[in-house]
Amino acid sequence: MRIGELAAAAGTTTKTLRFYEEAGLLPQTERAANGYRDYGPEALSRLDFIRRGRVAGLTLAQIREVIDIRDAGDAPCHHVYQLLTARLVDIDRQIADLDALRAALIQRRDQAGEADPSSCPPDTVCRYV
Amino acid sequence: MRIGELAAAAGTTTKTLRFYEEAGLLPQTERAANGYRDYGPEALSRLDFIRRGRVAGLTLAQIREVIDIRDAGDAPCHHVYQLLTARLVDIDRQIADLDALRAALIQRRDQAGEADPSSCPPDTVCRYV
DNA sequence: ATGGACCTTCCAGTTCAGGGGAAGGTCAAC
DNA sequence: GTTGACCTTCCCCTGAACTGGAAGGTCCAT
Repeated sequence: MRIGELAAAAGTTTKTLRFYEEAGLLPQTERAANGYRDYGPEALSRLDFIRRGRVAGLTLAQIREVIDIRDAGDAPCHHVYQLLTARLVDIDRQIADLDALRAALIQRRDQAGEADPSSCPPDTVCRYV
Repeated sequence: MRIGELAAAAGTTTKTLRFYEEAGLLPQTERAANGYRDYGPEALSRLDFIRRGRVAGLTLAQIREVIDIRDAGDAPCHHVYQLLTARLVDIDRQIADLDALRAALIQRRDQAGEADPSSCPPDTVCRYV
């Protein structure tokens, strides 16, 4: 499979695939006699893994860690568990932050919407933010 | 007030203040005879405004829009209302996305945690991500 | 034999909000 | 008179994950 076919099959671009190879997420593949990269079908499942990891909010560096463990011959289950746990802690914090921000913004927005612009004190930019 | 004093009072750095000036968020201030910037106390309230806007999740570009309206002599209430409304729409989407992601991650994580590593199929990197 | 669709490498740029550090001017204290 | 803490401009760097484009090689059909 050439790089363009693989990119199309994975729903990405050739640029991204070369970037992933450079970043160590895709192995350096065989080259055909003309120098073209030649991928086997396992490249597609690896790209699917990368995509799922990205959807889960993992960074490419984290995804690479998992891949490296796998490539070293070990099962990455435990590492994945820890990674996902850390990600969940982070998500919970993000959600709490956004909830608080949302409440604050609603209050400020509604004040700004009801305000008489002529009552706006000129010594500040906007008292509602 | 010199730039270092202002930075300390605002809880930021001189680098940031020069960057804000460059970005049009702080006006080009008076200079003392020696070329040093000389700020009045209104600079501090403007910096507070910028900080509050940042906390509200506005970009520097959006904060600058509000400042420009104010500097043009208009009350920015209406613009602020729209900005905050758009930001709220965005926050609601972010929260919904994170909630969905959280549920999915919990499921995957718990599967990965219970998995027997030896049952890990070697043809994929990790079936739990 | 030539056009277009591929592929290769390499270099540079994008966004966002600053940070690092050089080279030099200024000021107050000791 | 010299240290040390300020200040100035200038240019490049960061991180994340790509994206754009140039210059050139290859393959297939017409």
